Amino acid sequence: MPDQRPHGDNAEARAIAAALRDAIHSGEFNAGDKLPSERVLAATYHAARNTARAAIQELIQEGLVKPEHGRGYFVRERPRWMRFGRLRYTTPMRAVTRHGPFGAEARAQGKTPRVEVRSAERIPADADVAERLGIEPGTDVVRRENWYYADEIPMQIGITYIPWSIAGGTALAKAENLGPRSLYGRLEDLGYTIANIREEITARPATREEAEGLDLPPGVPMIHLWHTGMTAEKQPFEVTNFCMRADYSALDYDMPVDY
Amino acid sequence: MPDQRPHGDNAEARAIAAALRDAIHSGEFNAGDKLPSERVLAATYHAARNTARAAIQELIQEGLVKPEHGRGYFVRERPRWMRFGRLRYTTPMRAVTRHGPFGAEARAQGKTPRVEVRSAERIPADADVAERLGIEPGTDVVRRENWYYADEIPMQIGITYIPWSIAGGTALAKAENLGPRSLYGRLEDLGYTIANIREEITARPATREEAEGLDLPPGVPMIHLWHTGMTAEKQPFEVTNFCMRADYSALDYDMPVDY
DNA sequence: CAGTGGTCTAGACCACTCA
DNA sequence: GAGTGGTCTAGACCACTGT
Repeated sequence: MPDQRPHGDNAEARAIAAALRDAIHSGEFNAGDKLPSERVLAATYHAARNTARAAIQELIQEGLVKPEHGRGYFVRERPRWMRFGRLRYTTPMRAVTRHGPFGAEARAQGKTPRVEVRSAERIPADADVAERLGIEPGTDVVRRENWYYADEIPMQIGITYIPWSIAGGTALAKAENLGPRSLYGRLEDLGYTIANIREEITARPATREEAEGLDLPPGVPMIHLWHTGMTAEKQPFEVTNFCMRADYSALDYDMPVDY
Repeated sequence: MPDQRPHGDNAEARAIAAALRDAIHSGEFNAGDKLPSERVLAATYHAARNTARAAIQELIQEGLVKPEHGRGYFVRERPRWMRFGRLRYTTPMRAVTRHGPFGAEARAQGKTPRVEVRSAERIPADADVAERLGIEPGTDVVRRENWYYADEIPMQIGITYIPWSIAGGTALAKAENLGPRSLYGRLEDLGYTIANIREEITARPATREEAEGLDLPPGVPMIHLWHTGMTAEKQPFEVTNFCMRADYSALDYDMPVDY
């Protein structure tokens, strides 16, 4: 039999996906459990393997399920990660920090933070960074790449840029954890206290590289955030490009309208 | 011939996608142009139709291409929409407003705004709304559904909830455009001046319904935003659930860290 | 009517995992 | 080596669009 059937939008695949979604939400499958294989699903629902596969892809896009090549599909754990947009940079938050704002957030959410400094190098600023730092493109900056984990699950990547005129020769230019004082503590020592921020937010599907690094399937939505740290006089001195998986993350801002 | 070939991650589909992407970016195809059909692409690249299709799906996910059933695939226009997170609610912005914050944003970006009030009804608050408004679930609220267009392109959907105790019997409870004074003007008349806001942001793939309403393919990332409007005393009086396509939209916040 | 996207079937080979 | 996901081929019928 070649195909046919009542038809309708993706009806077969959607039905299978819905059944699986229900089974997961009802507790029939718990976090970490293995789902039936594509071939088994196809047989169960009298569908082609392609159709069963399409159904599972839907769940993957929603971040519910994670494929493991050669092993099977597994139900994901879904720790919601909350990023406190303004709060994380406030004075009291900075005071208690050990891993910086991320560490404070993690503790507030009962999770164990770990920050990995992947690299720190001196490079010329590209247009995106230069514009936000208010410097000429090509001017030297320190580029620090950090990976952030909560309970050992990769939550976000942050790439910080600081003008070399500020960070050059300091610990900020070295690829090591900055310890108790963190990035913002160090900057404060240098006379740059964060008093205003600007955050620009977009979202788009994960690239292949992000997917591999953060251990998630390609196509899952990612949140991108350009953070600019500024002094009370609104002089920018630090820019960070954050990248986090959307299905795990939420951003939370509270702020006055006029100030 | 059944299949085989060098293999590699999606190599065939990715190659076709890359070729098309280049052709679009190089100007070989311009906004509005029709791409070669799936069947033509398959023949051109000596691939199966499924594979050509997978390639195009990739471009659709990126928001580069739009399918039209029975007609073909067309290159999208990509107007970037900027949402000014805090600025849009400031006093000066409210003063010049005709279509509310959205109208001000649109004019700032050289676009023509249009707001469509889809409905206004009295309903009991669900948990999400009640929590943010600081009321008991089940308490009556006005639900206003607005659709926002810029140059006639649907940009976002906003569903506003206001306690019935505030909006009952006023123009806010009627399904009509609120005119020059807009929502926030009316609320100010009632003694509720927006002075603080909270915004919670997430992103996830578009549902089927959103996709249809906003004229986009399912699976494209969407930005979701819970906005809460509060008085100077931080009493919440209005909650709006915004939903916008991520490939068109960016959010821009600037704020003081301590206040 | 021919052409296009949307969906589905059936079956192949590859790479990976695990007993 | 059996089983699983990952990718691809080949070809079918549907619904929609245009001529």
